[in-house]
Formats: sequence, structure tokens, C-alpha cells
Amino acid sequence: MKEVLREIGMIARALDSISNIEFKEYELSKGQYIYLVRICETPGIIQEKLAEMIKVDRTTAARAIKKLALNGFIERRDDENNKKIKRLFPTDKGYNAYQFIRRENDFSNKVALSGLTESEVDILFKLLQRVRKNTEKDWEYVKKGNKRIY
Amino acid sequence: MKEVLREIGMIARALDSISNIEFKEYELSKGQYIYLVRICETPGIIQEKLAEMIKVDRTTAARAIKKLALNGFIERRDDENNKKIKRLFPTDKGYNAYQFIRRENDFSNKVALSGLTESEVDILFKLLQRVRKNTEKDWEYVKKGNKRIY
DNA sequence: GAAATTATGTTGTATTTGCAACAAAGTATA
DNA sequence: TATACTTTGTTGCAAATACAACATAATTTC
Repeated sequence: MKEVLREIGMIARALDSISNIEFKEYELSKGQYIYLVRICETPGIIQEKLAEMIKVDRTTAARAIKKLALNGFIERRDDENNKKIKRLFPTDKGYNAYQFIRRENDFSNKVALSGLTESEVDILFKLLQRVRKNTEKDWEYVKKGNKRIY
Repeated sequence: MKEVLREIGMIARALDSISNIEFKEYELSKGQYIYLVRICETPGIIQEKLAEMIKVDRTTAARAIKKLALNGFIERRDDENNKKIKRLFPTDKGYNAYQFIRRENDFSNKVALSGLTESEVDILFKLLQRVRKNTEKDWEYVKKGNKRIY
């Protein structure tokens, strides 16, 4: 059995570790950059959806978002029609930080993909999207308390 | 820019989350399965190398390993020639747990790769290995306190 | 439209994670 | 061989993570 998922785990941990170290000087503590990026790219998103998107526990997302707001990177606005939800938007400060993050992430992408041809990158991306879609189904299933049989 | 790394992050978090939930009933707390697998497959490895392999902080590995030993999944043996290092070996209990973990991981692999042809899996694996090698260089560089310029 | 269910959000608590700082063994250098 | 440097391991501390349990709004079902 090809250990595809093991490779993915190694890559993900290495990159996350690098990013966390590199963003420390911008007051962005561990993990926060991931949320901020998504909020900048999907302004108005609510935290429940954000957690699903990122694939992280609801409560973890809640606290990360609270801290992002506390530190002035984002704003939580009440929705007009739905009293339950709070929509998330970047502040100017958050949007500025997003620019660094993009630069760093783009660089990491470049390093990670160096030596691959454009078409290899394309193939990899498409394959990964399929893997991700397969995986997120099971994640949601298990997260809701269901049991997988194997 | 293709967000290859973002896909990788999502997949890794989802899978890790699933595994952690599924291994809870075997007294394997969060993260531990990764170490145990590697120790079973590389008996005699030392914790410093294990941390490098997994791409996790040295001190995190140290504590995860300590707990694995405390719970009887592994054993730490002194080396004859080198007083500094401790070699790690699975116990019977650890090796048994490894069997579950394999079954679970294989299942996750199968789910994740469902719909991909054998040759697509092969291509994906080879590409990911290259990405991983690229990435681990930078990880080691940054982990040692060096600064990347971008 | 009342009751049951689902969606969204929060807080309490235990555990994991990782940086900083240290210690000691081993290795390289002069 | 003495000194500096590197490797390996540990502990203190602060922060992130996630499960459980709860609260309340929204939606579905009867």
C-alpha cells in the first residue's frame, strides 16, 4: 500500500510549523493565519462554515476567531435576518496581515513545488482535490459521531 | 497560483481528526498513533530522529513518547555505546495497537484514494514525495532558527 | 402552530503543542 | 588534550486544541 497519506501528513506539519514560526513576528499566534486567509477570501463567512472549510473542531475555530477579533484582525458583525449567526470580516489590519501571509504561502508553494513542471503541478492539484473531497465526507461523518466500519 | 498546499492542509487535518477520534477507544490519545507506527516500523529509532521524520517539535515528540512508554505501548532502552540516546521499541501491546492503526490507516487510504486509478495513485505518490522532500529542507532550515527571504 | 430536530455559538476542563532555557554526552577543532 | 560546537534529552510555561455539555435561534415535522 502506497503511503500517500503519510506523505501528506509530513508535508502539512512541516509547512504549518514553518508558517507559525514565520508569522509570530506579526502577532499572529499558532494556527490563526489559516482562519484569517479564509475570512479575507470569503468575507461574511460564519464560524461554523469556516471550521468545516478548514477541517477543525467548531470550538477550536470559535476560540481562534475570538482571538483574531480581540487582536483587531477581524470584525464580527450581526446578521440582519438571522440573530444566531455572526458574519466575519477582515479589518484593515487583518487585510494587511493577509498580504504577508499570501507572500509567505506563495513562497512556500514555490519551494514545495520546485522541480515540478507546470503540468505536474496541475495534475497534482487535481488529484489532491479529489482526495480532499473523498476525505471530507468521512471527516464529517465521523465528526458527527458516526462509526466507520473497516 | 494553484493552492496545492491548502488542499494538503485540509486533507491532513481531516484525516488526523478522524484517526484521533477512532483511536480514542484504544487509550491512544491525540497524536500518539503517528509515533507508534513509526516506532513499530523502525524499531530502535531515537526520539530526535522520530521528531524529524514526523516533522514535529523535539519537545512535543519527547512528551508523546514519554506517554507512550508510560502507557506500556513502547519501551525505551539504553544504548550500549552511547549514554545519551535511548532507543525505542514497541511492546507487545504496542505492536497489537499497531495492527489496528494499520487497518484504520489503510481504510482511510482507500477512502481517500477512491475513484483514482492505480496509475493515478502512483503518480500522486511520486509527486507528493518530491513535494515532501522540497518542504522538509525548508522546515529544517527554519526550525534551526534561520530566516527565509521572500 | 406546537413539538422535535438541527444549526450555531459558548464555556469548562483536560490534554497536547511548542518555544525557551537548560543539562549532559558526544564530536570536532585548535 | 583542552575548548568549542553539536546532538540528544528534559522541564517550565503559555497557548492551542478538542471533547462534553450547555444555550438559544432557526427549521422541520407532525
